[in-house]
Amino acid sequence: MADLSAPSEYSDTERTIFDAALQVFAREGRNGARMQGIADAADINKAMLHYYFRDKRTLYENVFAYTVRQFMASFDISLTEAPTFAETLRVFIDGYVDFVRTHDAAMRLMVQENLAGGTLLGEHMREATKTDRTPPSILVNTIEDAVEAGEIRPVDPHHAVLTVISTCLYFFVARPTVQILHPPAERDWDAFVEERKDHLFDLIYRGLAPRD
Amino acid sequence: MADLSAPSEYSDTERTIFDAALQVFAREGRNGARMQGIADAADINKAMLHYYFRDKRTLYENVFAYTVRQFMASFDISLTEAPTFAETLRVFIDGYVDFVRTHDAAMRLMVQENLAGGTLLGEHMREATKTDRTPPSILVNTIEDAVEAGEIRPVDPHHAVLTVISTCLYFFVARPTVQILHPPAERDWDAFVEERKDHLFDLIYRGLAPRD
DNA sequence: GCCTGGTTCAACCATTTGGTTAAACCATAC
DNA sequence: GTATGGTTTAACCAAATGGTTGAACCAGGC
Repeated sequence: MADLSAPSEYSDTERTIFDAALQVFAREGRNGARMQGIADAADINKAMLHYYFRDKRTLYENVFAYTVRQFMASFDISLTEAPTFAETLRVFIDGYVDFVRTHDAAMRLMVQENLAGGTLLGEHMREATKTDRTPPSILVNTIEDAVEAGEIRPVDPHHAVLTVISTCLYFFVARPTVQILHPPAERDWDAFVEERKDHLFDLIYRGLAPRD
Repeated sequence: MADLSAPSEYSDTERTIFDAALQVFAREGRNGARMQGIADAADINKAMLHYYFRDKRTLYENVFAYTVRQFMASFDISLTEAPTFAETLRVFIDGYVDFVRTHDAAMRLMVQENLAGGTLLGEHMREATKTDRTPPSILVNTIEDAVEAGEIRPVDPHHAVLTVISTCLYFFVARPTVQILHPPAERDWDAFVEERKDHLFDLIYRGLAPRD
């Protein structure tokens, strides 16, 4: 199992800083984030940031490396091979949406890095693949197998996986917009999230069902 | 029809600045963007930015207001009522994906504002709704009508619309990640986009088909 | 020619920001 | 008690950044 919490050898103070930094970087981006802002979020003196994580770049790289590990491992974590593809998909969607809800900031930071050009993505993803050997290709393989077994119609598994990820992830990224355009999501976000799990399973499972 | 290009009364210089600012804000975010960076992207002296757009905040608000107008109008533009729902959906997906491809930076800026908390979203979206009277609810209505006509099974139209938007939009946002994880998308992005239109129509249309 | 107006630029200024430092704090060991 | 070592803090510094300014530039009108 991948190391999913921030590195466990962290002291309390380091964890506090790490968590605050993740939150601020996810919101403001690599360059938009201010060291003072992170210090405030951690309710700690600014000099502590430099005492524990040399400088801004080092702090960001630590937080981002962790984020990539989260992202890479998220597929593996949510995927439990069940007797039928329908069950596997249902469990995956439920698990993945819950994962994103729980690791909201990390997912938003991944998006930030993508928007910023994704220069750090390559090496860190290769790194995470080596350490955890759980690339998203496991999910792709699951779809491939289901196609071969005739459980679903022939589809490009890469597009199918991308579609699942998009639909489970994007509404968290665009949460402010969703809540403005759809008041029920504003009134009770958690209920909206649960509704969405049902909707996504229904739509995607039917969408993948074999031709009649 | 909505005013989709940057305000037409702009001079050449203003347009150059505006376009450069859109690119940089979309990449770096509201606070991450640097005025010098925008000036460089526009190949223009930094003082010009202040000559034409008072200060950073004003520049951002102008660019962002335009972006919201784009986003709000995008649904209307891509939606052409066709004889059957299948055709309407096909045309919408094709049109919307093309729209996002063309207005890539504007869409990424929308995401940036969402990540940053979306404080500006509310007023600007209300503003855009007044001016253009083309909120995304038109799309919601289209789905509702198709449900009532029995062309598709009963689904929550808000979730259905969100699913369509997510799948058409997110892979542009996460393009660097997609290209790392799926080399064909790196080798020929445009071909990948075309593939994706087909995949999305197939999956979503089957997913919405009436129960047998 | 030479005004006149908008436009462009290099140099400059004030504030913010990332980062440093030296002293203070506070456990624990002796 | 006090020496020791890691931890925390306020004050400080240098560079980056947003923003200003006064002069130069360059049309078009006279």
